[in-house]
Amino acid sequence: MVHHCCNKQKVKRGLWSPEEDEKLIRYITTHGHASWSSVPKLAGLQRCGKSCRLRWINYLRPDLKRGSFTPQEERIIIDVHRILGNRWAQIAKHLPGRTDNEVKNFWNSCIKKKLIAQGLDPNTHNLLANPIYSINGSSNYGKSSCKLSCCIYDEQPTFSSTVISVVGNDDSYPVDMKPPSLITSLPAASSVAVPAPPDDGYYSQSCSTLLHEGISTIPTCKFEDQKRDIVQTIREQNPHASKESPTRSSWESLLIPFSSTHPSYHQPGLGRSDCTWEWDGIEPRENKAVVLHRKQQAVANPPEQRVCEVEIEKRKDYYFSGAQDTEMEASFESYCNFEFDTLVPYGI
DNA sequence: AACAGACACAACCGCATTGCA
DNA sequence: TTGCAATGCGGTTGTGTCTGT
Repeated sequence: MVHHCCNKQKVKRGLWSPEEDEKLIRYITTHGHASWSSVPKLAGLQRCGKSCRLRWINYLRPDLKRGSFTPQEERIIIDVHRILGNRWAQIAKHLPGRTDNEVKNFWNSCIKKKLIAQGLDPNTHNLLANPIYSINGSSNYGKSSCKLSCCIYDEQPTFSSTVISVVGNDDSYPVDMKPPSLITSLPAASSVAVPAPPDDGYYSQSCSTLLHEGISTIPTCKFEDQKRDIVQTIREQNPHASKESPTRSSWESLLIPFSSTHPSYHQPGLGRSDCTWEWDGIEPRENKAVVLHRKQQAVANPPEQRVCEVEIEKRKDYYFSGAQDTEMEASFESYCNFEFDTLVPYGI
């Protein structure tokens, strides 16, 4: 068999035998794998180096965790995937003992179906189906199950730059597994906003720094609303775009100025000077005030009344017209009673 | 018991990236 | 700067097992 990757040598393919595994383990544990291309020959295997590497990484490595994925691991996969997309290797880095292949298989065979069954697009984590799906915050603000806000969904992913944010008050949920949070209406002391951007209204210092460092995931963006324009970070829905290292211009295209005349400006969580985004890569950062706020909410709202705040923002002003509001409210009501826990995959 | 379909998981393939001469 | 080999990654395919008929 001629193989494309290893000098046209004869190589075996297919499943590995226990004898082959043993040879590979013995060689790697003794000599390491400085050069995978030389491993097969030195280990006495009729395999290509690529195959040896894969077998070691995905199956023979001693630090691999065996067995089914735990609910916690599943939670992490979903949360990280929501941010990074199909970047399995990156996702696997947050699951010690798990491989990218394993995560990928688990996603395709299990999680994907769960999300679809819950009416969520596994690629975008947005709701499937309806061309316009929305929540109007002004009429729902104050309801125990949905305090916030303005949620519009469009089936055209190329145009629906969105932010999905969640605030859960379930303290049984480990902090490091919590999804990105939008903290609203906190006391001023809780704000951790950085100084206003020196050169323009769109960049916080931390954003610019991370961009400069080439951070490929969504950076921490903290805004101080000294100006009248409110800035939001938007994660581009295009999965291809998400793979690229962000440039200043690409991030600029994701930052949308909010006008104070915008209907959402006066709604909680949107366009508020006391609204602080916490989106630190894939692990949301929480300060003490936030944790305290969460605990206070937990007292006010028993766990079974978990508050999930979901916000999907869309830039087309068209949808913010009064006529659309009516439609938005109606469509929200039809979902409100049951979809929040599935809209944000807390309890899968 | 035999078969088909579903499923999970291992492995392969092709392309992108990286490192080096 | 360029070309090449090695490596890494994600999509896809192959294969064994399970389950229902």
